[in-house]
Amino acid sequence: MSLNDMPKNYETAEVEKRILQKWLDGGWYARNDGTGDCTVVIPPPNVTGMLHMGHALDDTIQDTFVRFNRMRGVSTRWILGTDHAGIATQTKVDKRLKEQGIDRRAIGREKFLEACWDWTHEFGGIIVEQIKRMGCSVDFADEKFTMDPDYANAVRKVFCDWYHDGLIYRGKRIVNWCPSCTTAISDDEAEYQDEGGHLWHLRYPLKEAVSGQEYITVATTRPETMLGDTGVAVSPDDPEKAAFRGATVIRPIVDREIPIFADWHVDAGFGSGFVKVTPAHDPNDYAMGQDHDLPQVNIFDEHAVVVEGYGPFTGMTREECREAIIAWFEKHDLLDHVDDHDHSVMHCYRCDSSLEPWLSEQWFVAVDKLKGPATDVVKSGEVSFHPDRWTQTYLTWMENLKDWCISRQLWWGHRIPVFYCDACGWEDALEEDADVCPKCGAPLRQDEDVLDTWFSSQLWTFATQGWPNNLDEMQGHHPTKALVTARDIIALWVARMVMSSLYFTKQIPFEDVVIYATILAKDGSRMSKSKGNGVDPMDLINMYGADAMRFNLLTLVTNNQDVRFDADIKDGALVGSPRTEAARGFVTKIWNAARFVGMNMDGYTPGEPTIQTPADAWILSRLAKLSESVTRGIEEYRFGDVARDLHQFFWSEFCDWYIELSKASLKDSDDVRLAAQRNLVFVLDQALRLLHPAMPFVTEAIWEQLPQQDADSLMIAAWPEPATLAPWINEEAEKSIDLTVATVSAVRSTRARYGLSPKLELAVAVKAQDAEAAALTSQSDLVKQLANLSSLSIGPDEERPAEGSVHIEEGCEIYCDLTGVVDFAAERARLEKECAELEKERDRLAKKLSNSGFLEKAAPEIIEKDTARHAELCDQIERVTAQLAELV
RNA sequence: GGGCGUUUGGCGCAGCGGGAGCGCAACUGCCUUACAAGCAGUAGGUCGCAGGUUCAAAUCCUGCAACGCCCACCA
Repeated sequence: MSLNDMPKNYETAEVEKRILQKWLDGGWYARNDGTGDCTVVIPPPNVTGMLHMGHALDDTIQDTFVRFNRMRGVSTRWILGTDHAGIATQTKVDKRLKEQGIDRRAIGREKFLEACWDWTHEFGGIIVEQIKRMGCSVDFADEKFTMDPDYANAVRKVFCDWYHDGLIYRGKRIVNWCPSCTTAISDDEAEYQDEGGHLWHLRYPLKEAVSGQEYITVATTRPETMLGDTGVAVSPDDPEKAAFRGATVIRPIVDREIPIFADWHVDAGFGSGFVKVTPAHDPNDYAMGQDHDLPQVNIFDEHAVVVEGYGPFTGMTREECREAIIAWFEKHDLLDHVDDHDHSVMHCYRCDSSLEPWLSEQWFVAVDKLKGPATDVVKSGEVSFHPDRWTQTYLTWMENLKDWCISRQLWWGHRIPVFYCDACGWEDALEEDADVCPKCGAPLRQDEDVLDTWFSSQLWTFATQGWPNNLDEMQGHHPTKALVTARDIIALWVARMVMSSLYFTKQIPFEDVVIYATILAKDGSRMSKSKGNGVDPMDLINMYGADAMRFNLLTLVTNNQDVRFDADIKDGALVGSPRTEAARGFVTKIWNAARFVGMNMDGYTPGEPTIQTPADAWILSRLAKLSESVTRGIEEYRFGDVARDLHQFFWSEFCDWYIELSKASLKDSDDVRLAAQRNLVFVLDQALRLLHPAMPFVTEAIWEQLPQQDADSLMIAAWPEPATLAPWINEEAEKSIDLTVATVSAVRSTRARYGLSPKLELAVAVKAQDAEAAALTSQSDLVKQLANLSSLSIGPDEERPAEGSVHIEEGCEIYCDLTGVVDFAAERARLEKECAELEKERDRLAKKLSNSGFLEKAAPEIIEKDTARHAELCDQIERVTAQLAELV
């Protein structure tokens, strides 16, 4: 096949499939040797995942960046991998087993892990296949997984090093406990939900009356936790409560004497001013308990069921217990009153259960030594965020960072490599498993918990590149170039990568962090499965093709932090996306432009572009400027600008004007024709290269049909470098074509206004001075062709026909002879309107130019420009007025 | 409570100190031998509101409003 027998329709499904195979077979997705380095790691999607719009945008940005760098001859590799996603996967496997009537506790840890691996192998490949279909040029041959043996070793070394360096410790803490997943959930993973609740006012009897009062009233949203109360607090700034400090109350139900004390946590104005303190079930109460030496009484087990020792309440769930407690207080006339009270409750981001603050043994990373360096590299700009405003998000988070709870009570994940000897109390973190105690020889027991998923993914930039056993592999490829990710994991992931990378590799993990906008549904709400308003990128690809989806996504990359995606969804299925459809129109336009070139290749022989018309000089000049703006735009991650520039050039300049202008040359003598062919092929070729990172499939499909190629694939062909093309820049030529465009547009506008058929030939005269006249005369035949003119005369002495329309442009006046075809009242009205607009602008400028402040303070070039513009306007108004005077 | 973002023609967005733009939709005329998934043309906005800085403000500052996001807290 070649350009001249391209099929009329561009069939995305068929072509994309073929081209994808070509790229995979070609082996060009692997690292290429080059100058400089552009290593990029893909944010590892969950192994259970399906591609969503966030991934589609993320991966499109990365691929555009990576393909651009590869074409420039930069050493490039895009590393692929998936994340084992502890809680997410375990939850899904759990659910699946439950459907089969299997309880994970019944089959035990090993069998359950087998089920997890089965799941991983079954679903892990889906998202990888989807990434392929998007055209992403990742290194599929070397896929990573956060549970690979090598990766697991790296995780284990990190744990052991930090353990031995004193950065990892074990402690009792209040953690957010999910009673359903039976695991701790980090603060960052918990989600607040506002709920309508109540504030119960409970009476606690005083041991001895204070100021004649027999009891105090505490206010609580969680009466069930009163079983674990070990104190009552008042505000230190509350004079009314001062007398109660040091008094003792008898806690009802399980009689127990507990003290009243003052603590700054208490807000005197809220509730009753008395706060019941439950150190084992509330973070603030825990802190108060620490300060006032209160006992920590844990009343719930791991499923949030009341433990032994509480009589009838034992065995109750939180909800049951709450009702029972309230009933008890009511019965004993100790329920003072109940207020409505909205508050937010933490929920598990996986299973949505309400979380229980729970006191337990957990592992922590001490962040004091890590946060300083991680702050410095961002402040200094070594690591920079795009857009810049995310720098502050990162720094603020880093500043407020608390120790990181890394243990999770799950089975699926990296098991904590700490071993205990129950016989002699020996304990250590080991890089290799051990069975017996090195001290006393008794059997060892390994910690049951696994690590937070982010603990392993924080190593992503270097554990995927041979660290720690094969440091040569990283050489020259770490730090990575860019990390493209969503803003909601700046803290969870980006910050932790910086901390761990600095600690273990002494390098930053990446130079640039690119934060893309969150894609919202059409109505501005978040896309979510439960709402059924999510768009599946695969549906978009099936409907419009991968290139169209990619191009549309790139146009959305601006400074914005949210973008609305215009897709219509009906009953969960994609109906259409106007913008993606428009992008497909652009793909088709590119295809058809190539077909046009192909249809005019008779007699073509290869050769360099040559300038034989101002149009040639013009398009080459525009091309040179395009390469400049696209190159700089991609380097600066301004993909929206890049997409707009490409569209503007290809459609409005190359197709609308250059191809049209070239038609005459193609019908000319053999020499002229050949030069035109060579120029068309050259510009098309260069444009395809510039378009390729954004729209890889269609550009490759066309490029491989070009008469000659300098590479086996467009994806490894040379990038049109701005410096190479710069000599083509030609301001004179651009001006000349601007004049041509103005003339043709003037005639078309006249036709449209008076309803004249394009088939009706018109006689046109253009009054222009020497330089302009010469420039336009050289395009005379083309103008006649494009505007369908019977005659075109150009010169300084041309005059408007008695019955003719006038267009006043900078540097020329265009007259169409309309003798006998037009109502001149309309032409007069139009000119009057135009004159009024010109006068308005002239007056505004005149006012500005007579302002002494402006003349004194404005930049000279601005004054010069405005003065010139003013003179031009005066001239135009004079000419329009003169024409009006003659139109009687 | 703290922070961030958005507010520009019917819709989606760009511009972010010196002449209000783009795409889609609308309207008019064209099946002009690459493309009707097309071509040509027309219309439509006092750039959220109120102040301020400046010779000059959609663009910078302050305040306000609406919408959205993040963080913290809520006995």
